[in-house]
Amino acid sequence: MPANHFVYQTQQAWIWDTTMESYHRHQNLHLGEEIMNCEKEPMFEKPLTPSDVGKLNRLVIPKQYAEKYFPLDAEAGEKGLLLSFEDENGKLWRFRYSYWTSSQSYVLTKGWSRFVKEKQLDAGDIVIFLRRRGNGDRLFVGCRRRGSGQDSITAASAAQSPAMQWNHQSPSMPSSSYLYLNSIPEEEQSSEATVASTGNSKKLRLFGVNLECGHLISGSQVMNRNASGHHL
Amino acid sequence: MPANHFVYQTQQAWIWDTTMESYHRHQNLHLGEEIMNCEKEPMFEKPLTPSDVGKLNRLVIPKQYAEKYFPLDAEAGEKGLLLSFEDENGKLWRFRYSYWTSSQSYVLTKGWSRFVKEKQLDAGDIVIFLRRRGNGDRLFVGCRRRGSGQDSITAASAAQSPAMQWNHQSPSMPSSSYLYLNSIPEEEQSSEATVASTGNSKKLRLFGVNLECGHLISGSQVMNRNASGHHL
DNA sequence: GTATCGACCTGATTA
DNA sequence: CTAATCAGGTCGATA
Repeated sequence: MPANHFVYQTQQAWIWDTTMESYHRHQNLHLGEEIMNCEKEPMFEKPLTPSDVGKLNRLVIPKQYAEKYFPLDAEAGEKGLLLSFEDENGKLWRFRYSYWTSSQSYVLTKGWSRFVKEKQLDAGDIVIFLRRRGNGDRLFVGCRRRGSGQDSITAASAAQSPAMQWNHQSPSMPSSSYLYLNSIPEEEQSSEATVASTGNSKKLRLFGVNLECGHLISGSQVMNRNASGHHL
Repeated sequence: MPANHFVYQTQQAWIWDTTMESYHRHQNLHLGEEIMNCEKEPMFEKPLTPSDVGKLNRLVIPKQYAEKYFPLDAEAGEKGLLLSFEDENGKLWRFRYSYWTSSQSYVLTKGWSRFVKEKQLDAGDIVIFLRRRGNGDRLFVGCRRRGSGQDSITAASAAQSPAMQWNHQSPSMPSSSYLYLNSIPEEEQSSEATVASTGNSKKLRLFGVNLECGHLISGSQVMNRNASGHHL
């Protein structure tokens, strides 16, 4: 898998970078922005179904992505994992991730409904999962509104090869949430998933999403979902 | 409850018998008819409600019958039981049986919807539960269409004391399905519920049900069902 | 009492 | 056709 990364640049916009060098080029950014300047490899995205944002309090993760990005070993298969993600504000979101044998599906359960509520997600909105490879991946989660840039019209195809779409991203990245990954064998360990909290507080509403992570962006063009033909 | 049994007699019709002797009187029947020649004690029957045949995928078993015929001990109350029933074709039907505390009701859940579909049961049709006492009861399940024999007119009262209706049953028993009971602590054990598979292949349509288990019956009065009936 | 969570289940759809 | 997937449900336990 090629490592195309996108980087969030202070005072500018989201840009794409295909090398790890960009990470180091931006080390001069101040601490509060550190988290936003890591290369984030898009993993996948999913247009949310009514059930994903409804009373079921769970997000079904398409099996192909689940097994690719969140593999569960035998032990973890028992009780699932606790995955920690960071959003665009540096806020940590911890979701229980597990496999339901009865439905043969992978799900985020505990914590997911709070995310839906706080982000005010509706059916058709798109949740995006990214990671930053490293000494223990960091996981990020973002979302954007349906109709933002690529809209619900392209949502279906987006689900087919969402990860690659990021590689065709314009500098103005409409995605808004990112997260820190932490695989924890299970149960409470609240401070385990330490993640650099962004210290900035500028707020901006972009593509229907409230951003609070710094000096942003002149959003000009957005992800063109269907343009991507290849996949990870 | 007195042990009135009804016995299916070769070349004849359903008859009633109140003693176990009838069972031995019929031991000379050949193997293929064995399953059909056991005394089957009617336990109860229930006219199906719209919910019983709808998308709730469950059959509510009236508490009085549930507690009488399918008692749940403390352990079984946890996960319920897996009950195996045989129908008129010798086909095995496995239903999960459990108690729902929320509704204070006993239900058949898993497996029930498949039965409804295959038998094409509709609201008002009547499901009948029988058993053959022995070394571990055998359970049987049957059904008949509303309007067959005692019809929907008596359905309501039937729900009150359906078991008793069997005692007033005419010799021509319109019931068509029987089953083998097997109480299993739960989970898969496919060969556990071994039931005598009828080795015969004579086919006959009786009471709207295709029978394949032996040399049967001169069905004089049959269920007046839609001629198409169900298939197997 | 209400909301959430975990486990289980099923039918429609599709590969 | 079968098999796999998953959207949309259930109940019961927990907080």
